[in-house]
Amino acid sequence: MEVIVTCITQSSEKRIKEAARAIFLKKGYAGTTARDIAEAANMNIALTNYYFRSKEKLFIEIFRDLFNYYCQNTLRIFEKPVGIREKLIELIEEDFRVMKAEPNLVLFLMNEIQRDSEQLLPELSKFKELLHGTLTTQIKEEVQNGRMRDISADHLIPLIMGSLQFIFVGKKMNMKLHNTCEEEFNHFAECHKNLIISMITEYLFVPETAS
Amino acid sequence: MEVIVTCITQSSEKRIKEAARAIFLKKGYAGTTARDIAEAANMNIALTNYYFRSKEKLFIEIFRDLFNYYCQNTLRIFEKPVGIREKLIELIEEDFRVMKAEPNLVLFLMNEIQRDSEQLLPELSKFKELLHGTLTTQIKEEVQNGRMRDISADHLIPLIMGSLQFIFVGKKMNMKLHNTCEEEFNHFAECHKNLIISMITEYLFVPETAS
DNA sequence: AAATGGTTTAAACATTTGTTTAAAAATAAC
DNA sequence: GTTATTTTTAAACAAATGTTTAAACCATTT
Repeated sequence: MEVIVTCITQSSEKRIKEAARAIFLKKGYAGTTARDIAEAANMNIALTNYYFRSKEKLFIEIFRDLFNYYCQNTLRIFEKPVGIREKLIELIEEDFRVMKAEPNLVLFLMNEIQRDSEQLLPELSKFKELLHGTLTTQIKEEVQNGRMRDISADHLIPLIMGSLQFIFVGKKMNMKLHNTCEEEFNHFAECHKNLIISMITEYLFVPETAS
Repeated sequence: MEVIVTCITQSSEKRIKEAARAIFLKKGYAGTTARDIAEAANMNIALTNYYFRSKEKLFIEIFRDLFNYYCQNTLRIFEKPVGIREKLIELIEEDFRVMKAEPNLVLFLMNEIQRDSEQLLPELSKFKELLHGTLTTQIKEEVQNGRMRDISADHLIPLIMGSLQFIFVGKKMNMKLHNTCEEEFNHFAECHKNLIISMITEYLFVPETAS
């Protein structure tokens, strides 16, 4: 009996959460009203507070979900047992897939972190130590053995992520500027991704073969 | 970017506008209340509407100022009569100066454009034609004459701007992650800027001398 | 059929929001 | 010095905000 009840409740709860996620991603915390969420979920205004107690608690839950999803997805590739060149390319390709599926994600995350980092990023120590895991060691090794240009992970990671993600941070701007539709933008972004792969690898592995 | 100076002797209109600019840059349009602005400017709540008619009109005025300042500053360098290599470096250096003085600028602009691009970017045609001016021609020439790797201005510009600006878009995130203070962040950003200059020039001008 | 307990609803709640008003104060013009 | 004009003020306004209430609803159990 508990199972059935839980299923029914999760249905409404989940609908609200998913509607809220879509709107928060688009409009941010301050730009979203409780009635926006209720309307998008096609539910009564009181249900948000019934299930999540407050708009803020719902937001924090959604933010954490998105932030953890993105971090874990990235760290998973950091830890993969593959060569550095292959890993960096995979990092870019995976990041591109995520950005394509959720173009507002990075702008949303950066904006909310800037607004209230104390509340939203209370504990990064676990993430920090994972960051200094396999990939960082791998880079140090490659640099030491002269197979890669001298660079630290602290600079390489934002260099890679930044150049790719920025295209999506400025998506609206880019589309307005070049008068492009969604499809044309995706083509542009794909070209840009390939350019970044080319630039990063050729810069980092300059003495290597151009295979 | 002019440093915000709250001078007692300044006119009320200007004091309100400067206070509003600082708060809008920090909290965005939706996150800023009329009372926030009045309090920061140390003025009566009614004066914002007395001088600017509405919060929205004040915001649009400030947004346009910031957007035009940034664009014109960038385009000024686009048009400079110097070699391509020198010009790209100067572009990065100048962008870095602006970002350092106003770290929230790009996150603010991108966010508000994403929120309401129709209202905020009604007319980009003038900017568009300027964009296809000296720099674009210059790049085409260099590419054609084999002095530069094959790349279009449409990709090169966001590649350069993006990788640099992203550091500031993610400033809070970066500072939280590495437990750094303002000063340490500025040092990190400066290193990153130099890395970008190195990467961009070495990638673009690979067959040339490293002078 | 009555009772139980979780779910949903319409309505209301107190605040906060952007904005306006009308009078006071300060400044300028005569 | 008196009158006009502009600037500033405290107070109020309606609308929007997040949240709560209390009753209705509905499936399940007794």
